[in-house]
Amino acid sequence: MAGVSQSSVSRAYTPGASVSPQMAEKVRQAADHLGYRPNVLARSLITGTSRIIGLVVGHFENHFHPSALELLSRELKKNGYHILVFLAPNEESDTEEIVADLLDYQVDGLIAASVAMTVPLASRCRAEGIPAILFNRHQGEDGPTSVASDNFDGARRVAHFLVAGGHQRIAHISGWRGSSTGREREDGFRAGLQDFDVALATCADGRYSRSAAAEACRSIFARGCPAPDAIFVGGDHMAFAVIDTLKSELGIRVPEDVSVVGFDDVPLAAWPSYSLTTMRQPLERMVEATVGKLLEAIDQRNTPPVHLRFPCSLMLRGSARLPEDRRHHE
Amino acid sequence: MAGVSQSSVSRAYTPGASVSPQMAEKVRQAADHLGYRPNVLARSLITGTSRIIGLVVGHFENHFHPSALELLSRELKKNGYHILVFLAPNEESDTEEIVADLLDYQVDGLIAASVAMTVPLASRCRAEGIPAILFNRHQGEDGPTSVASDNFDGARRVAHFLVAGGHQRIAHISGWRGSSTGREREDGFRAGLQDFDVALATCADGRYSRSAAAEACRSIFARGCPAPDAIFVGGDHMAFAVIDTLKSELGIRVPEDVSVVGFDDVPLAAWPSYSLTTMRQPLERMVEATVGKLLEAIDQRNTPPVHLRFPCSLMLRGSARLPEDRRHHE
DNA sequence: ATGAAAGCGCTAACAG
DNA sequence: CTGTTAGCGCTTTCAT
Repeated sequence: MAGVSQSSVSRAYTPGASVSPQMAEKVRQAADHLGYRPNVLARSLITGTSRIIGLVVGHFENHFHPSALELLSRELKKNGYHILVFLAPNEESDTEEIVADLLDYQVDGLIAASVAMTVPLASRCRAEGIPAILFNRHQGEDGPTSVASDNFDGARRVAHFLVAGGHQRIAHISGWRGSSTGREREDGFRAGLQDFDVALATCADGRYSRSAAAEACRSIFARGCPAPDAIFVGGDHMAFAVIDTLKSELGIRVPEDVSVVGFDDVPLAAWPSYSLTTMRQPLERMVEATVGKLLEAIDQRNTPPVHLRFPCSLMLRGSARLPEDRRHHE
Repeated sequence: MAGVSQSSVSRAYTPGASVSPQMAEKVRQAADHLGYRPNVLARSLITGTSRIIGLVVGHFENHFHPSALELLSRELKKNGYHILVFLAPNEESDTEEIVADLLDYQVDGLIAASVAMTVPLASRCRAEGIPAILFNRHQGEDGPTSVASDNFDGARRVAHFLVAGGHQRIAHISGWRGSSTGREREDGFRAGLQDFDVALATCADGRYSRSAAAEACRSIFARGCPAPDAIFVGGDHMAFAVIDTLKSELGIRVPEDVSVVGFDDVPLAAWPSYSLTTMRQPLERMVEATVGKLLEAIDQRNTPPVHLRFPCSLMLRGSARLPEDRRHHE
C-alpha cells in the first residue's frame, strides 16, 4: 500500500487512536489515491456494532409516519447511525417475521413505530441484548421501553374543549382499538365527557384508514336523528376523510353544522383547506427521547424499561367552534 | 452444537446446497432451540453482497417521496433486499458526502430519489461496481441509469389541455430549475403552448416548496393586471400551496376564476378538498422498472446505462375548467 | 453428502 | 507510536 501496516490504517480511521499526525496523513493520502474506505460491515463483525437501527413501520399513507421517519433519521444520523427500513404488511399484523429478519442484520437497536411487537419477540430482543423501543405505542408496564404522547390526557382535553364549546351531541370516530394509542384516545375522550356528565352520542371504529373513517362518518349521520354537532376523530389522517365526507358527500358544513377535532397535528392540518383543530403530538420531543433512550440502552446494557409520555397541546384552528362562539350564537 | 460441522450449518441455510433432508432438519432443530440465526453481516463479508440497497432522498414533506419509498421498499423486499435510508440535507445539496457514507455500508446498489448525484460520485460508484439508479431525475445520456416519467411530454399535454379549455393568460410556477424534472416540465409546457402559438403569461420558480410556491403565486397576482386564468404548477405539493393561497388569501375561486393543474398525482390530489387536476406519474411502473434494472445490474455487472421514461396520464378533476366547459360559458 | 481448512476486511490485544 | 498476531461468523474450495 503506502508502506504501513494494516493496524496503522485502522488506527488512522479510529477517532481516539494513538497515531502520529504524519502517519494519519500518509494513510489518508494513499487512501484517497486508491479510493479506499473502511468496510463498515467487516468492522461490525469484530466490534459487534453495526451502526444500523432497524425501523419497523406500517405504512406511509398517514403523514405522521414519514414525518417521524424523517426526524428519527436525522436525529440518529447526528450520532452516526442509519435506519434500515422494514415495512409491516399492515398495522394490525404482528411483526414477528419482520423483526426476526431485522435481527439477522445485527442491528444495534430497533424502533417499532406505530406497530405492535409480539411478546415472544420483545423477549427475544432482550435475550439477544438488542434494545427495542416502541414509538407512538406502548404495551403495558412490563412491555419494552416506549415513547408516546399522553393520549389519554390529550383526548380528555379535547372532550373538555368540545363541551366548553357548547356542543350537545358529541360523537367519536376512534383509531383502531387494537392499538394502545387508539384505546387511550377513546378512553380519555370518554373520561373527559364523563367529567361534565355528558354522554357520548355515538362511537365508531375508523381503524386509522380513510375509507373506514368515511364509512363510520356516513353511518353516524345515516342512522336516525339526532345528528351529532361535534366529532372527535382519533387521528388527523382520518379526520381529513371525515371532513371530506361531511362537506362533499353529505353537504354538512364544518364547523357551522358540526365541529371536527383531530389528533396528531400533521402538516396538512395547518393548511387552510382543512384548517383542522387538532391535539398536537410533540413529535420532535418524542423523537429526541426515542433516540436518546435508544443510544443510552446501546451504550449500557440492561437499562430497565421506561415509559415516557409527553404532553399534547391543542391547536386551535377553523374546524371546530370555539367556546367564545357559543355566546356569539346565543 | 448439534454434532455437525460448521459447513453443514451453512449449507442448511443455503437454498440450493447439497445437504440431506435429515441433516437440514437436525440443524434447524438445534438452531431453533438455541435461537440461532445466520449473521447476515458475516455472510456479506465473504459473499460480497449485503442485500442492502441505499436510498438517498431529500425530504418527505412532498408526499410523492414517502409513497415512492414505500413502494420501493415493498418491491425490493420481494427480492430479499432492504432499504438503508440516507436523508440529504436538502434537494439542492450535492450528495457527495452522503453517498460516500452509503458506500461504506457495502450496499449492493443505490437509488437516488429526487436528488442529484455529483459526477465524481457517479464514476466512483461505477468504479466500485456499485449499480446506481436515478429515480425521478436524470443527468443526461452519459449519466447513470435513470428512471423517470416523460415530464416533457406530460407538461406539454397540460399546455394543450389548458389551451383547449379556452384559457387565455396562462402562467407557470415551476419546480426548481436546477433539477431535470423541473426543467423538463417547464420546457415541455412552453413547447406545448408554442404548439398553439400561445404565449406564456408569467413564469416563476416554486423551488418545490410550499412557501416559495405561495410567494410566486402572490407575486403573479400582485403585479399589474391582467391576472392569469390558468396556472400550471410543476408539482402537486406546490399546487396545493397555490390553491390555498388563491382561495384563502387572495379570494380567488378555483376553477371559476383560475384553473390550476399540478403534476405527480399524489394521494391528496384525489381528496375532495383539493380535487386537483394533475398529470399523473406512473409511480408503480417507475418503481418496478427501478427495482428491475437495479437487480439486473447487480446480477450481471457492466450493464450499460439506460434511461427509461414512462408516459404520464392526465387526471381530470375539479381544479381546472374542462374544454367542454368553454362552450358552456359562451 | 459431509468435514477440514482457508480467508473475506477489519479491530484488538500484545509486543516492541 | 507502530507492527505482529489472532479471530469476529460466515462461505467456500478441496478432500473424503
